[in-house]
Amino acid sequence: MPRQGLGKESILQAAIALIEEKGIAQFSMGELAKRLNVKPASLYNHVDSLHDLLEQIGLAAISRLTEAENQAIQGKQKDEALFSLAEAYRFFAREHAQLYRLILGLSKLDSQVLEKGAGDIVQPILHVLSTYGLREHQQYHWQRVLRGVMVGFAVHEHAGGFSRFPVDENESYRVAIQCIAEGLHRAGKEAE
Amino acid sequence: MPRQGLGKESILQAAIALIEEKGIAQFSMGELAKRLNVKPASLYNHVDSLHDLLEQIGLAAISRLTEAENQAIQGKQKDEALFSLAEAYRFFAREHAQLYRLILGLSKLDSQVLEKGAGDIVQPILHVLSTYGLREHQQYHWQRVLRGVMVGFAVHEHAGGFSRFPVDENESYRVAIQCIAEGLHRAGKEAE
DNA sequence: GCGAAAAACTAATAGTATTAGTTTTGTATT
DNA sequence: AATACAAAACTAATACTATTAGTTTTTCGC
Repeated sequence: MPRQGLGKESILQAAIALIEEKGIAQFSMGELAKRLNVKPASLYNHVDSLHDLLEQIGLAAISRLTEAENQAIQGKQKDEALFSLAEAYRFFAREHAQLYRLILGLSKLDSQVLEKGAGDIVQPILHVLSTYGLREHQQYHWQRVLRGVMVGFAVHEHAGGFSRFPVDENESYRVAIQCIAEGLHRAGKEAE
Repeated sequence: MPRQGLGKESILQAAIALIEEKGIAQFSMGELAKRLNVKPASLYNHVDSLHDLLEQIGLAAISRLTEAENQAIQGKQKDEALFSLAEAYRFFAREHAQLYRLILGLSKLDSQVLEKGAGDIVQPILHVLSTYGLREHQQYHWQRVLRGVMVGFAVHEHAGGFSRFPVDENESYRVAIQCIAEGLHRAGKEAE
């Protein structure tokens, strides 16, 4: 086995750290190379392209997000699980704003690799919804509703577009999730 | 008055047309200059920077969006207005995908100019909610809830992340808005 | 027709990702 | 321990970005 260099994994870790520190806007192959004490061109021995690298980082970020979600709902059911999931999602989007941005931006980079990520994201949501006893197609609809609300709030908080009114954002989020909870109860009853 | 050239307005219009045709990813000062039969540097006689230009385009896009919304809710009340507004929002996000992308991305470009845009966006939403007879702070909360859902769905449809389940996306959206409608009725009764 | 003001230009800088071709270097084998 | 190989890292180049400074061209008002 010939010489052992950077390695895909160490590059990925360095890239994630760099993005979380300096922000996605400052990220570049040059900056990454600088941090790894290497010339930019050398990175191409381990990575196909920036596009490819961002995709991998995005997948890693999705993995962290879904892990947090799964942990949040462990052993919980219905409303308790629902609020816990929603809280975990929002917390991640806030605490890892740069990684979350990257996840959002990921969509435009096509790729089949993301198919896996998309599946992972949906899983904890479906798990929570499964405790409400909905019919299958209802479960799919409500999965979109819940995901829509969580994404919508996250996007807006990133944009700072929620700060213009004198009411607490946490409370707004609670209202939203409570609204969904009641919708889920109704749908659950109809399915009986 | 000396020689009359491109002018801010014609540049803006050309930029919007170019973005809608070729997509925001292909947009650059060079491409814009090419379309205007001018060298890139010449654009700087009329525009401060790409950043500045994108901001102006974003404001124009917001203006078109809110115009569509206001038209959609004209003469309507409560649920009828609510569904009509939601439909108009989604329609715009779909039909002007590139411009909508730009609006979403606008947030990261700070600027005070956007304050106006943010106000415009909120206005039709508040107008619809005002027909439900909520208390003021409730109205602010529900404004965020509704906006969150609309943004969330739009973002997801852009990402193509909704297509993985065999249920109609239009119906999912209807479920979401209906959920909010019922929440609004409850909140309206509590306020009586 | 003339002067001035602004538009459009040329040329340059600094940044981006990326590729081809060369050199270095670590490791595994003899 | 010396060597050969393979991959890592390098240098140098290309082709894009946005942007600025300085120069030339144009055209409007007089």
